[in-house]
Amino acid sequence: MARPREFDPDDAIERAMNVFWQHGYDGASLADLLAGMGLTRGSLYKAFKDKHSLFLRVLKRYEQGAVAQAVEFLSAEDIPDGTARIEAMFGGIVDTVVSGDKRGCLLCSAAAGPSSYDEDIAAAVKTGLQQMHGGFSTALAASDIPTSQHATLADLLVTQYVGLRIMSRSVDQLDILTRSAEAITQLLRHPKH
Amino acid sequence: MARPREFDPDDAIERAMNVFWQHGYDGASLADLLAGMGLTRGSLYKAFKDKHSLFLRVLKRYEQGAVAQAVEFLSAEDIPDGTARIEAMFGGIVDTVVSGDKRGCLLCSAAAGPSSYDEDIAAAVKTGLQQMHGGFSTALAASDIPTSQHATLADLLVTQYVGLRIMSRSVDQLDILTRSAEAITQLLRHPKH
DNA sequence: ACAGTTAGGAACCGTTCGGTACAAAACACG
DNA sequence: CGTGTTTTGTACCGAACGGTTCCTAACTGT
Repeated sequence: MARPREFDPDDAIERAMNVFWQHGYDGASLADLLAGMGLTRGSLYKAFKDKHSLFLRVLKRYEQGAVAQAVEFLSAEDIPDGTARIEAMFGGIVDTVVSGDKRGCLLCSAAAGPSSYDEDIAAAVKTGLQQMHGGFSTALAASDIPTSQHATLADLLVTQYVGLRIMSRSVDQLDILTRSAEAITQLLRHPKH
Repeated sequence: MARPREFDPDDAIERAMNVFWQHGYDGASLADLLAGMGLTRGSLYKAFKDKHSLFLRVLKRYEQGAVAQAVEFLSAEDIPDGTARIEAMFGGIVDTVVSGDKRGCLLCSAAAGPSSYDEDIAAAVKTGLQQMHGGFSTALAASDIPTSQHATLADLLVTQYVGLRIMSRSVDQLDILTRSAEAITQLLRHPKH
């Protein structure tokens, strides 16, 4: 009943995600969002309540999209060796940066900025990183690395992921990124006894 | 000649550093800075030009303080084994968080936020992380780890440092932090061949 | 004592922030 | 063909932002 909205809410959230991804929560202004989403103030506030609520929905979308995709990749058995999956993933992150995408990771940026003081956002970040942790764990389970080391190794990989993603946003650290990914490879390829 | 200022510029920068450390560059408002530094607008702008310049001086101070201290610790030979120094350092970071200090690292936060788009700030962040890199390298030089692995390992440690510091700002990740530090210990203690 | 110089303080600047109010426009349904 | 309902667009809001101006107070050198 009544007038239908002229935009697809899913598309709008997708566009909003890109804006937040580039500028972070605090860095993205209403004007940035409106321009990026292609709609006006009235429509945004009617459909998404406010900036904070919109960001939470964007975070959820990010989890269901980028994060879930990463977890799926880490769990996919078309690469039988779990360590190879992890290596490929970190390599892919570096490639992303090399090809010019310096947005990093939406969750990691949210964890670093002032927005991390918001408990809703902090909770979303936490669950997102836990999903990543789960992905690394399943990948490690498909490796020849002793099970006793999986727990600590998974945490190291999460931390490494966050560090890599954060540094992706700063310029001219390409050498560090590539060698960090190499180090992960060496680390996983030569398991300790 | 003329009226002397009533505050010590060094102390003021020190206080400003604490404000930026808690809130980040963009998150710290003029009101925050003035309150934290204990002076008024006129004095601040007369002595430090503007917020941006003040932050650059704060970053320099941070390098000469916290960063240099970390590098010194990694280079100090009162702990003969380099790996032990690195382990102690990461352990210290975790302890800092446990004791309630969730400020993380000023450089890392600057690298993550919108301020990273500023080239002056980005440059300062880069040199700071390079200093950390140097610290890790000298520590590795004082270890029994094969020299061929030092380069990549140092980069991994920098990335790990950044990740750890970023996650320090988010709540309730204590388990990940502690186990990440443990993982570093295991990694360094059981060198590969 | 006085002139010169600088710090301190507060009022104020325009801009931008996130958010709201409301009228006009566009549709569904009877 | 209205009538009711919802979206859309715009004008507007108060608050906070970083920054400037300018007057007064406080000191130095002569």
